[in-house]
Amino acid sequence: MEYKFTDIEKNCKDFWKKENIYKVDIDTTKPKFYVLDMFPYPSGAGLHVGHPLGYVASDIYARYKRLKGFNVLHPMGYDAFGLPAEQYAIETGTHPAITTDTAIKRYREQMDKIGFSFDWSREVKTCDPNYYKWTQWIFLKLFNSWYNREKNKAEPIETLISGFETYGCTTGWKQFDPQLHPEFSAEDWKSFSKKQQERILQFYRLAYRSYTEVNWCEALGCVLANDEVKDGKSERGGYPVTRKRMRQWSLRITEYADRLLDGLNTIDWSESLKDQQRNWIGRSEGALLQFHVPGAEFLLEVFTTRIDTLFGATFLVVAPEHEYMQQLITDEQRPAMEEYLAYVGSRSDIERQQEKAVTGCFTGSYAEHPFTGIKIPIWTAEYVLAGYGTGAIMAVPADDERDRKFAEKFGLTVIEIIDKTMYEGATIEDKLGKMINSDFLNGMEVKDAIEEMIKRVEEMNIGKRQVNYKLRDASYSRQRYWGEPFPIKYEVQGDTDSPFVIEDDQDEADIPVGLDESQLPVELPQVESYKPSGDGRSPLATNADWVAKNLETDTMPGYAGSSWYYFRYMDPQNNTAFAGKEAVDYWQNVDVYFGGSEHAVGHLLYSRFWHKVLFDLGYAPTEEPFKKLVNQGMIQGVSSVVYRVNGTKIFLSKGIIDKVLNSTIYNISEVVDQVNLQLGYQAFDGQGNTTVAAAKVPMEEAAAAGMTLLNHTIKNISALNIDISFVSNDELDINEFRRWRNDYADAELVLDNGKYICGSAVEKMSKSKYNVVNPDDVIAQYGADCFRMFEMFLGPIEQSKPWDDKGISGVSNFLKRFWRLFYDDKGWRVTEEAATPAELKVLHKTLKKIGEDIEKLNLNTSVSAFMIATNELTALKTNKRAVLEPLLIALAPFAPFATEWLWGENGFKNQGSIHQTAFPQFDEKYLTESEFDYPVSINGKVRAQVKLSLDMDAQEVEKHILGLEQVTRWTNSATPKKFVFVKGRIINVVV
RNA sequence: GCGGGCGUGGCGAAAUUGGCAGACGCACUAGACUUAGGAUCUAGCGCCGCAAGGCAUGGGGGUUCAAGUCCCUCCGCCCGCACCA
Repeated sequence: MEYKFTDIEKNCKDFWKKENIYKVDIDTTKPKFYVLDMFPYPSGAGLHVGHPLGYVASDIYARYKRLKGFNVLHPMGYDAFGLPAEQYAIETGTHPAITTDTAIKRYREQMDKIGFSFDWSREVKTCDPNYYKWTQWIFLKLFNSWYNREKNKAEPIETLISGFETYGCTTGWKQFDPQLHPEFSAEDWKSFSKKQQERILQFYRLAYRSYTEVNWCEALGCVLANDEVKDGKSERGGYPVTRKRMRQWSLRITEYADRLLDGLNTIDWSESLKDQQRNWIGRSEGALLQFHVPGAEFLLEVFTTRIDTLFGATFLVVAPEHEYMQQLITDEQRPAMEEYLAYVGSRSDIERQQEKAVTGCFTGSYAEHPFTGIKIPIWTAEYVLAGYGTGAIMAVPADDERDRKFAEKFGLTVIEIIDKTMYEGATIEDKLGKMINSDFLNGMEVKDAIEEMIKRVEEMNIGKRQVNYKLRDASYSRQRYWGEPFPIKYEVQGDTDSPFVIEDDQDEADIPVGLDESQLPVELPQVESYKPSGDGRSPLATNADWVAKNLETDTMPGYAGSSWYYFRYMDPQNNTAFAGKEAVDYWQNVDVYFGGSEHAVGHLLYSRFWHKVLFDLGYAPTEEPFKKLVNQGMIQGVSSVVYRVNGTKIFLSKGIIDKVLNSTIYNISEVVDQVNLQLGYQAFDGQGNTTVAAAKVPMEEAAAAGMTLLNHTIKNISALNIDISFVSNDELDINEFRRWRNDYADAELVLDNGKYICGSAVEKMSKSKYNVVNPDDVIAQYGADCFRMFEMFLGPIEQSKPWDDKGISGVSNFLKRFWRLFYDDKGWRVTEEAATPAELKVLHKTLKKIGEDIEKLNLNTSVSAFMIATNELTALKTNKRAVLEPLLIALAPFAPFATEWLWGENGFKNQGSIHQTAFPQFDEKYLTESEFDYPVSINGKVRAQVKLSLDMDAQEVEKHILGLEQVTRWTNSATPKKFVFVKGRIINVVV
C-alpha cells in the first residue's frame, strides 16, 4: 500500500476530533507541563511557512512530554486587538471585529492542516469581552495598588491610605519625595477633598495618570510605548514619531526594575535575551550631587557614576530642555543661548543620533565646586539628555571621551585626576588607576576613592548614593478604537484649588475612579468613525453615550491583553476569576515558552512585570511567568530577482550580470558578443545627452549611425523582485513573466545559453517581495508530516534560515522509506518474529538519541536519527513488530498523521490513539557489544583499528595493541612508554 | 564604542563537551531498472596523490599523548544597545 498522506490526514483529523484526544484537564495524578507558543496577531495575509516553525517545535515537545507521562497544557489563541485591523477599518469602514474574525478563521484552517495538538477548547481571543473583562480586572488591580518599598512588594492602595490617615506623609517616611508633593500630616490628609487625596494617590498607584513626554505618532494619531519606537519611527508602519507632552495613563514598572533584573538570574532564557532586558532596564550605580549656583534659588543636581573624579570636574553641562534652563541664562549670554536652543529644537531625534556633532553653548552662569570653591562654568549641550539622570552632568574632560571632545572644542580647562600608568590597556569602565590632583583622594585606587567621596558628600549633605535606571514607566494610553476600554470613569469635582500646586494639574477638574468589578466588562461600543479625532483624542470620544457616562475614552495598548494570556488558558471559561485558584495552583506557570526574540523588551518584560504584581497580590503562585524560553529563528524567504536596465525594458540574465560585474568586461558590446545576441542600448549624441532610449539595434547599424554603447548602461541596473512561482531552479518561466504585468509583456530578455537565469536574495518573507511560501501548498504537495519534519530538519531551532524548497525531497523520501518498513508491494509486512541483536541495537540507539535530542530541543538532529535508523533497518530488511512499534511511537510527535495511521493498521493495537501511549524506554544493554572496534592512536594520530572485547583485561588489551603491525611500524620500538586509558580502555600508545 | 553570538565541503548542517571531523540531507557524478522520469535502487562525493600516505574546522601561536572543542592573538560576519554621565 502506498503512502497516501491526503487520505491519512483526513482520517486522522476526523478520528482526533471524534475522540477529543487533545482535550486536557487538571489531573493531580500526573505531573503538569505547560508548553506555550506566543499567540499570533491574526493578520489578513494568513500564515507563511515561517510562522509555524515555533509551533511545530513546541508541538513535538508537547506531544513528547505527553508520551512521557506528563499532563500537558498546550493551548493556542489570538492576540486580536491591534493596529492593522483598525487601519483597515479606517480605510474601508469594515468593523475590525469582522476583519479579525475572518483572519482568525483562516489561521485556524491553516493550523489545523499542520496537525497541532492544541486543546482548542481553551482558545482565547484578547478582543473577546469575556477575555478582556479580566484584562480590565487586572488593570483595576494595578490602579488599586501601590508599591511598598519597605516590604518590597505591591499592596492594595488601602494600606497606603490607612498609612496616610494614621501618620500622614512626612520626611520621616522613606517613600516620601518632596519633589512629588509637599508633606502633610494625618490631619491634613483627613481634611483634603477627595480630589486632593486622589492627586496624591496618583503618585503611588501602579497605574496612574500624569503628564508625560510621550512618543506621539501623528500618522497613527496615537501614543506609542518606548519599545514600539525603532530609530525614531513607529515599529508598525514606520511613521515618524515626535515627542509630545500629554496626560496619559502609565504603569509604574520602574518600581520593579530591581526585581525584574534579579529575576533574570532565576530563569532559563538565552543570555542575549536577558542582556537585552538588562540593557533596557539600564541600572547604573552612582551618586547624586548638588552644586550651589551663587545667586540662584535652586541647587543644580547631577548624577554621576564617577564621583571620585569630582576634582577633575571643570564645567557642568545641562540638557537644553533642563527645567532651570531659563534661570541659568544670563542677560549677556541670552542671544547666543536663544540661538542655540532654537537650533537644538530644530533637530529631530534621528538627526541628533546620527550626526553626533559636538555642539554647545555657555549659559553664563557658574556653579561652585563643593571642595575647592572654584567657579565652574555651566554649559548646555545636546549630548546631555533631559530624560536620563537629572538632565545635568559634571563634566570631567580628563576621564570622559565626550567631555574631553567638548572641552577641546570650546577651550575649557582639563585637570588630570587619574594616573593609569600601572594599568596598561585599562578602559574608563574598568575603574582602575590612582587618584592624583585630588586633594584628600590622592593616592587612592578609583574604587576606594568613590566610596570615600560618597562618604564625604553625604556628611556635607550635598549628595548621596543613587541608583539610576534607563527604564521609564510604561505608557499605557492609546488614542485608538480597537483595544480594551479602561474600566475608569471620571467623577466631576468642583474644586480646582488644591493646596498643592502640582505642575499643570489644574486643567483636570475630574478625578479618575476605578469601576466596580461587578461592572466589568466595559464593552467596546460602536462608533461611527474609527478615525482618531486628530486633536489627540480617541474615536471613543465621538460616542455621545460613552462621553455622557464620563468613561475614559482612550483604550489600552497592544501589550495589555498579551501580558497575562498564559493564565487565561489555564481556565478560559471562568466567569468569576481571571483563572480559578485550583487551575492556577495546578498549572503554576509556563515551563517552556516558544517565541520570537522581537518581543525581548516589550511583551516579555511587561508580562514579567504584570506577573510579579499578581504574585505580590497573591494571585500568582510564582515570581516568574516563563521558566524556559526558546527563541525560534525566522524562516526567511528566498526571493527571485530579474535585472532590469534602468529606464528600459531590457532584462539581463544573471550570467551576463556576473560577467560584467565580476570580470574585466566593461564594454557592453563584448558582453553582447559573448552571449551572441543583439542588445538594446542607449546612445548619446556626443554632447553627453542621452538621446536614444532603449532600442533593439544590431551592433553594426548602431555603429554606422554613430551611436556609442555606454558602459554605464549595463552598470545601471536594478534588481526587481518577481514572484518566485515563475522560477524553477533559478530559471525564469518567460511566458509567465510576460503575462504577470502589462509592462513586461514586451520585455526584451537577454538570455544566457537560451535561458533567463534569475538572481536570488535571502530576505524577510513578505508579500511585497513575492517570496512568500504558503504552508498549505507545501502540505498539499508533500503532506503535513513532511512539512513538520522538514521545518525541523532545516537547522537548529534558534537559528534563522532561508526556506529551501529543494531540500524537502530528502524528508519526503525518508517518510516513504519509513512507510515501506511497514508496507511493501504485497501489503502489510510486519511480523511477530523476535528481533535480532543488530535490529535491537538500531532501535535502542535511536530511542536514546531521540529522547536526549527532544529534551534538548535539538530537533534537527533527531530527524536525522530517524533517517539513519530507517536506512539501517531497510538494509537489515527488518519487519519485526518488536522493533518497528517502539520506533513508530518515537516518531509520533514528529509525524502525527502517518504514525497514527500505521498504529491503527493491521497487527497493531487497534484501539486508542498512538498519541496517548507511552514513549518507549531504551535499554543500555542493547547498545554495548561484547566485541567492538577501537581506534588506536600512536602519538596522537589514529593509525589502526583493534578489535577488543569486554572481557579482556588491561594486559590482554595491551598485548593486542602491541601485536598490531601498525604499532611496530610506527613506534620503531617494541616497548611503548605509556598507554592512555579513557573510560577504562586503551586508546593511545605513546612512544 | 559597549554587550551577546558565530566562523567546519558546492549548500543546510553533525560531532558523546578534549577522543576516528564532515553523521544526516540537498546538489552533483556514474551505474541499474525503465517507453519515460521531478519515480526507485546501487555506488562515489573535503583537498593533494596511481597508491601508500599527506593536508584540512577563518589566520597565527600555545596547552595536551590527543584540539573544531581549552588559552592567547589577529581577521571577518550576524544580532542587540548606543552621546546613559
